[in-house]
Amino acid sequence: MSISTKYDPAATEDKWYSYWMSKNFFHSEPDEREPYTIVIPPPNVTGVLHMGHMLNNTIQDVLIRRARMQGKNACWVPGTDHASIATEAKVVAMLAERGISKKDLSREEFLKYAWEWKEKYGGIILEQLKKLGASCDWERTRFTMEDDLSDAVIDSFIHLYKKGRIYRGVRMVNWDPAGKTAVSDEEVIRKEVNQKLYYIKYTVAGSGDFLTIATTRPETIMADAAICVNPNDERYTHLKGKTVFVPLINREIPVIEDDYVTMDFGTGCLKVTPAHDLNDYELGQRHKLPIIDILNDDGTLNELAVVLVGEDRFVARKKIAVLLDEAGHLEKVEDYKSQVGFSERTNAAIEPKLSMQWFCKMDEMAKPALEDVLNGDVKLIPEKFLNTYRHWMENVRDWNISRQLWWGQQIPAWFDDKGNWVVAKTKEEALDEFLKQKDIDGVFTAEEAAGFKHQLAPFVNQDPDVMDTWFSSWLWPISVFDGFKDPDNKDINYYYPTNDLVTAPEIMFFWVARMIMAGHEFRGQKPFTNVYLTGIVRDKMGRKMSKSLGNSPDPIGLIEKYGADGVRVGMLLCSPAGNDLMFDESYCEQGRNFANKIWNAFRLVKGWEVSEELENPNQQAILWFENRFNDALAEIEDNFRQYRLSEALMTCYKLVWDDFCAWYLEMVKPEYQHPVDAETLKVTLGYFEKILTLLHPFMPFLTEELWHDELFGHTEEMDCCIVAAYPVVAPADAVLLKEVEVIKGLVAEIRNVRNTKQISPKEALPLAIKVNSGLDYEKWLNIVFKLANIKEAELVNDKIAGAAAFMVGHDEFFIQLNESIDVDAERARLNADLVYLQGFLKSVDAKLSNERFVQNAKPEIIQNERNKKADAESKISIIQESLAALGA
RNA sequence: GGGAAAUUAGCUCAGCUGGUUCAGAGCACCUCGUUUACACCGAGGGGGUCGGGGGUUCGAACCCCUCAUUUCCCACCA
Repeated sequence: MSISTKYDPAATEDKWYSYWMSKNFFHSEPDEREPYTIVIPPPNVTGVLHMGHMLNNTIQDVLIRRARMQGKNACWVPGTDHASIATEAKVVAMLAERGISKKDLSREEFLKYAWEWKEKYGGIILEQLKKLGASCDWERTRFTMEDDLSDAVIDSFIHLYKKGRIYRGVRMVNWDPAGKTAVSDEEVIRKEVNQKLYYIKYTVAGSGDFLTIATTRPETIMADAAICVNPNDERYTHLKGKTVFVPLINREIPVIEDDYVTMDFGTGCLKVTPAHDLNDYELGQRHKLPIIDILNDDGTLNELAVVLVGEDRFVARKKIAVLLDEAGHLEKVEDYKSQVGFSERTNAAIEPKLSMQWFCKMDEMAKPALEDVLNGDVKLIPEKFLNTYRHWMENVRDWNISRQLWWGQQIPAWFDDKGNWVVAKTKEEALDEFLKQKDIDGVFTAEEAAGFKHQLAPFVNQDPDVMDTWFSSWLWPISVFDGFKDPDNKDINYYYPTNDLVTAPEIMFFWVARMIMAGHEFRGQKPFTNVYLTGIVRDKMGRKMSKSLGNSPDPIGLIEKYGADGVRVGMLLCSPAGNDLMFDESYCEQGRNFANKIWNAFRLVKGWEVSEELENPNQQAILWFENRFNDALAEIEDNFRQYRLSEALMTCYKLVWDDFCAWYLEMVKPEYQHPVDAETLKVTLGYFEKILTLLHPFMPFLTEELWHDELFGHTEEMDCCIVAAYPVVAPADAVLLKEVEVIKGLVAEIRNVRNTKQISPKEALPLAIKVNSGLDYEKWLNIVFKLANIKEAELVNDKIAGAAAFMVGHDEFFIQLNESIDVDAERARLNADLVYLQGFLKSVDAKLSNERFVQNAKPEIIQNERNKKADAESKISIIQESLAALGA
């Protein structure tokens, strides 16, 4: 036989992936079959595959492949997200390396670079998904910034604006000084940071007194608009109506009073800096304080700061402490821990900043989205996320959708030179809108109107901001099927709503919730039925995998090392639904070993010689495995129904490794250098085929490779495992299965006798059976002979003295050995069993003699206890007899 | 500060409405085995007071209370 003893993934994976592609197996078109649709969570266009993607896409591929084999019209739509801030940050960094600064470029020039970058790196992650085996319909690949999808974004913006859901306003936003843009609350990650609490003395006007405030941000004192104390704070009543001087710059500011200030924190005096703190802003609004913004967009101090102009805020913080100290205004510095927000994308410390932004009202849209989930129209899996979801949806806040970036869909708002603005898709339409504003009564002649527009045109400019990336991804399930461009096309009517969405819980709010809102808003219908929330991939130590920690293995490296099938199995083995998974390479190793096991099981069958003359001696084994398979399949189906992919895989794993390889194949395989009968070979190949189809969703490459071995006769070019029929559940004979468990127990006991008595497996042993249970051992003896190397068996009515003895169930077995048995050891063993059983019996008896138990428990439970009692009593008497026979 | 979840074998986890001999699986571990598919293997084996304490019940890994630990989410205390 020329097949290698090891399965070689490298030799098969690319071959079959290309084959599948060439036969168009991944492609879907609407037809009369039931659709099964998944839209991929689009990865960042310039991203590279990480372990989270691996898990997420393995799950999607398992689901889609299984549906395909079940005869559904399976459609997995792939694509990428333009990821405005992440991509723009990368492009800026790339340009910086080439000595180009973004501010020296026009918008058009910058976008040209960005598109080039996207063209160059945009395909990488999708190519990586192919290595994993992802069976996406690549003909349907979409990108959130391609023309049609951008149009959808613009149109939906205008739609919402007209509905009054989009407005513009000055708000305190989370400013990312590195990305120089606002980011949403969800993009801010709060971390506890060791800081210093600076106690700073302000001189009170008209006296030599000081008051002391405590702050973590001394560099913002130049933006102070007031000092605030609690009106009930008796320590400070004398300050009422006074003013103080800001140190270093000696600007005079009032002392105000507000309940907001907690008396027991710091000194009870709060510096109020409306431009740089959300609370202070609100405080400032209440007390009509001026807003002094001393920071530039990049986080450096501007002229309004007067001192340290041009310094970065963190440098300024250190320097100002020195200046204050020198000027005698620094009382003390304490260590202090507090929460600081960081940008998810650039990791820069977030700066609260006042700016004009666009917002989308969420409360109305949240209602149907919450309802869908509460009434089960959209199922969250696992359910534990329901609480979090509800809490968020009930407290939803308006969504800041504008970003001060260039890479993205530009906001369709147009300004004239006087600050008037309109919302329109094109400049032409914008001019029409301006005209409407001017000519309210519609009295302009066509000529006047044209003249007006002509005059205004040079002064009208589009809002430079772009929209939040999520403002395009929330449309994804609709826009990938062109549901905006052509709301009644056959694709969207057929595929929408989609079936399953597989994503990380981290983006449940950014994305999942908003897609449900968009589904209702733009199509009056939910976008998907099931949301499978995967865990977060962590390392062995429970840390989240991240670039900075360097604890994330390279997925492609793993695939090269263990094979795509091995990695897929490895990912799923350690990912119970909804729990975070502690990833470790050893799981991939297990996956690889499993692939190899299957490979070698096939090698065994492949090596069989057939003899047409032989009778089939394996009827019982064949009958058993048929039932065992059906039994396991029912369990697998149930696992899938509950989205317990990990358990479904484990059930397959045990079916194949234990039942098929360790038991079935050992039962039916011919003796060394003997041929096999034709029927056994045929049936075994049939089982093998069923196993391949069962495993295909998990291990597509290996199964496809074996499927095409000539032994199976799949010669038609479209006859592939990827489209083979998935097994269908059939009833299993529970009695038969139980009987075989006894036989397996018997075999294990005989092997155990060998093991403990150091008898070689090669030495055939005689077996005597004393049947107490009524089980018909006769029909299973062949199997026992083969698996336990028994040479003869006889049914006896009496115990055989001096033989090695054991029990399986109620039946007794004896093996006569050449050497005499160790009577003491035997007695000890029996005694231990006896003690256990007597204890057990006692507890059962206690239950049965407890009247309240007999009164309260369900009848079947009581009957069960009676059975247990009879069972134990019978076993006890057998053991006692055995002990007597030993001459106790 | 508020809310949610979790805690079962060395590790990762099952254990559905409390009741089958219910304390389980996979991996890891130990012993033996160069047996003619596979050492990426085979045979056999050990291992847990189900986080602590209390309660309800005839009966608790499962229900209730409490404490401890961990994780996550939300929140404007300088």
